[in-house]
Amino acid sequence: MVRTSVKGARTRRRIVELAAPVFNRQGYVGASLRDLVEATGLEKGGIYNHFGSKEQLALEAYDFAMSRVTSALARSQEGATGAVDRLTRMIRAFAVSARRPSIEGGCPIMNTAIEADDTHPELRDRARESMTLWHRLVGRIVKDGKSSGELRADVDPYALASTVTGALEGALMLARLYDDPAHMDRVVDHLVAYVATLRSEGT
Amino acid sequence: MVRTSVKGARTRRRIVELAAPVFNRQGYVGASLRDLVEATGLEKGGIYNHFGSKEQLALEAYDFAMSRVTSALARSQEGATGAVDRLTRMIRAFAVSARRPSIEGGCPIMNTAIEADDTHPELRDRARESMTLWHRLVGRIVKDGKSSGELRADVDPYALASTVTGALEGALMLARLYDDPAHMDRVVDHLVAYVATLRSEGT
DNA sequence: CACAATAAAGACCGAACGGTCGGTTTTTCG
DNA sequence: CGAAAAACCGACCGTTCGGTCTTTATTGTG
Repeated sequence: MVRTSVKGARTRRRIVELAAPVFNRQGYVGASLRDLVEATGLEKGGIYNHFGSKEQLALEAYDFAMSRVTSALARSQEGATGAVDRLTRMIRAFAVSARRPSIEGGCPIMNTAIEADDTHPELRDRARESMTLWHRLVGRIVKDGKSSGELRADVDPYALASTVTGALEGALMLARLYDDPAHMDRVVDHLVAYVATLRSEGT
Repeated sequence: MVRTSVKGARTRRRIVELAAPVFNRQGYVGASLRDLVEATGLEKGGIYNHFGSKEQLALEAYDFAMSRVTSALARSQEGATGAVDRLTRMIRAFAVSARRPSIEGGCPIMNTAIEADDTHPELRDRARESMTLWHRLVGRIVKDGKSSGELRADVDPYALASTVTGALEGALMLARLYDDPAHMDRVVDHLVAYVATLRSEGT
């Protein structure tokens, strides 16, 4: 594989897209090459023509899965008017994944964090980076909201980021564990109400 | 193995206790028989003398790990005075696991929920049952708190259970992902403050 | 259209997997 | 203490693992 043809590039993308839900559902060790062969419709040789190892494919599949989640989160911010509105939209956008997941198998950050934290530093770092991006989004919203005067000056962006992302991830775990999105709905109600309390007096 | 000797029973328990952290760290598929042989100091035959399969051992190891978590939660309730106090103690007790875990590798409920939700119904059911017990504890506290008048009548036990357990599990995931208990501390502050707002006026 | 380059197939590899079993050691108990 | 029972070992089993490589099919290009 020195250069790559049009068809080759297309196949490569298809492999990543079809492997991503398998990894996200079954985990890195739980997804076998057999599973990937079945999911992609290619034989082993066909897959290894495009990827040097299962790990390399897993990493690209993770990035692909995350791009789905991230773009859903980004889309939720379009047309938002202020900090509370932006946070609320973000929360609701993530909550949608309890009913219509961006990628099958739950949140790739959490799945990867839980599987890899003690066992696979490279995957864990990937998950860290994704989560950090999300925390930065919250941080930016808080910063903007404070300088516009919408949010109280004492709102701690780190505390809010940990609280919102932690609660949402935990809620998704519950919703998936019980196969019941009500758990997510309840946590969303709580978070949305809480975020509303962060407004400065009289705005 | 028709009957079982004193030594046999002791060894059996030791296997479960030594296997539990391995399963909790590496997951059910990630923990190989080799890992278990290494952790227990027994050979394969020695292990299979006590357990019919890796799965059976994994299930017992899960139960053992959960008993650690549960008893820590139960101990936190000793000497508690009211609903808010009980909830606060429960939250703080779980938070301790970010620094000094009851069992190595994080919360067995979450680890199992994430790994097994799409792949292993029996393990997933185990996790469901554990989580349900926890939700029942919250429900009981809320019920008692309402009938004593300490808590407002409109406090929804289901909403509170989902919110508290979801947020705590998510926070533990963050703390472990970043190897930084500060994430847990922030969420605990939020939850403790929130729980305090559930009190009836003038109590 | 020819021919070079890339893609895909699938037989094959050694290692590791979960699990079995016959033999040996250790424990138990009359 | 002696015999029966239980515990334990470790060689061995068939299977599957991730990965390689040669061969064949397909594709892009002068």
